[in-house]
Amino acid sequence: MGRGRVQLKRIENKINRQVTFSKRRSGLLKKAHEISVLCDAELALIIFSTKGKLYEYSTDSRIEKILERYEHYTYAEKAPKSPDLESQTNWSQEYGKLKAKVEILSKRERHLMGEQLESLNLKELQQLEHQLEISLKHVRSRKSQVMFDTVAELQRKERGLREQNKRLEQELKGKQKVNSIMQRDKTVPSPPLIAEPQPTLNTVLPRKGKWRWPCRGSCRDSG
Amino acid sequence: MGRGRVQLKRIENKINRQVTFSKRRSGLLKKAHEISVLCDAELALIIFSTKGKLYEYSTDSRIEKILERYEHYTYAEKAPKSPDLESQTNWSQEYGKLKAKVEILSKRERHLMGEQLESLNLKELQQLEHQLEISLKHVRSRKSQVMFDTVAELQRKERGLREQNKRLEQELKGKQKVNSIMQRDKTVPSPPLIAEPQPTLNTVLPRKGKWRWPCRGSCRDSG
DNA sequence: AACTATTTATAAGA
DNA sequence: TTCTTATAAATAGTT
Repeated sequence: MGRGRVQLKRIENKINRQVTFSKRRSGLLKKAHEISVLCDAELALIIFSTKGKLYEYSTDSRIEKILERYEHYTYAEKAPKSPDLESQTNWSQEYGKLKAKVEILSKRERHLMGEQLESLNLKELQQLEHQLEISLKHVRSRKSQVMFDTVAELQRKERGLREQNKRLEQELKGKQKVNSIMQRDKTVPSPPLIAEPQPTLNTVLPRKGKWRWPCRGSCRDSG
Repeated sequence: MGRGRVQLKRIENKINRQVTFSKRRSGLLKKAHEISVLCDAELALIIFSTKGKLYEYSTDSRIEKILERYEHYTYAEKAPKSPDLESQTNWSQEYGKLKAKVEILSKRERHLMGEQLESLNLKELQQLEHQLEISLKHVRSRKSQVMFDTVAELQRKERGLREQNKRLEQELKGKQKVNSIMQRDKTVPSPPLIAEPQPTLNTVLPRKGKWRWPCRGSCRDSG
């Protein structure tokens, strides 16, 4: 129907397809309605466009009723289908639950970030403040612990390196003695490989006497 | 279409209705198929005749797939999703994504609650501390605002009640005068209903001179 | 089920 | 998107 015969194949032109979809969709919905009224039939029509948009028609106010009837009908005919459908429904429920959980968690996070506080009353604000104070205390305590561990580890490493240096120095001294004996005044003795036990990691370590635990116990907040 | 215009109402003649149903049904199924092919749409059509017989059309080999997609769609608050033909795989993927999101949100919440900090390094701890300080600042600011509003509202109420009290007092005084004139020394005059304009809401209002903004500016934290 | 006069749907164009 | 219009398609009533 229209100005030209139409081939039953996908319309490649995107605009054209979109227009045709819009027109035929309304035509289809109209005809669905007509048959339901004229012939007293019950029907459900679900259409997804290419883009994924949903259009639907249903005799009943709740399309689900017809879908249920359909499932019931097919269940009566084909028993093996049922468990599959049920598990799918379950899945959909699970998805919904999860979605709700995400909502709650997101809201909670925003509150803990100090955002969207308009919805909270005084008592809730008080509780939130208290929670944040506790959090801050724990975080600072943990931070101190981490720094302490880091420092201890570095000090341990430093000790190890110093000892190693000492050993190497001793070893060298011994070698130099042998050398000087073997080569006498034929060569100038080379300088020691490590002249002094250099204090390692000086830039990372705090200077003696100036190290303070960051904010342990009572610190001022930024407010 | 046909030899006469048709009214959109149930066809009373049973035979006629049956025939029309048969014709229009095939027409509807044909059109459903056409739009699906021409416009690359996905659709499901379910028809129950008056007698309860089922006819169906579906783009997919399994009509359930489309019904699932429908359920998923309506559950997901009608948010148009990208077109995914493999609705089952898609669903499982979506579920997985959501699950991952829940994981991240949960972890984040625990951190903001000052828990499970073991997994954070020094820099992350520093950032978290900073965030918590900001949160605390916002929460305290908001709390102050709420308290301020509450106090202002209560003071407004108090003023209103005081004025009302005054008016009532005046009114009573007038009445008592009339009474005492009319009844002379026959009765003892009753005491005034409201002797003094009592300061209302005393327990809720802060005492003068002792009210302080809670923790505005710089407060010590609880650590 | 087939036919056919008409109505209806719609493709193309604006 | 909407409207117009020529034309294809659907179908009501008939055979």
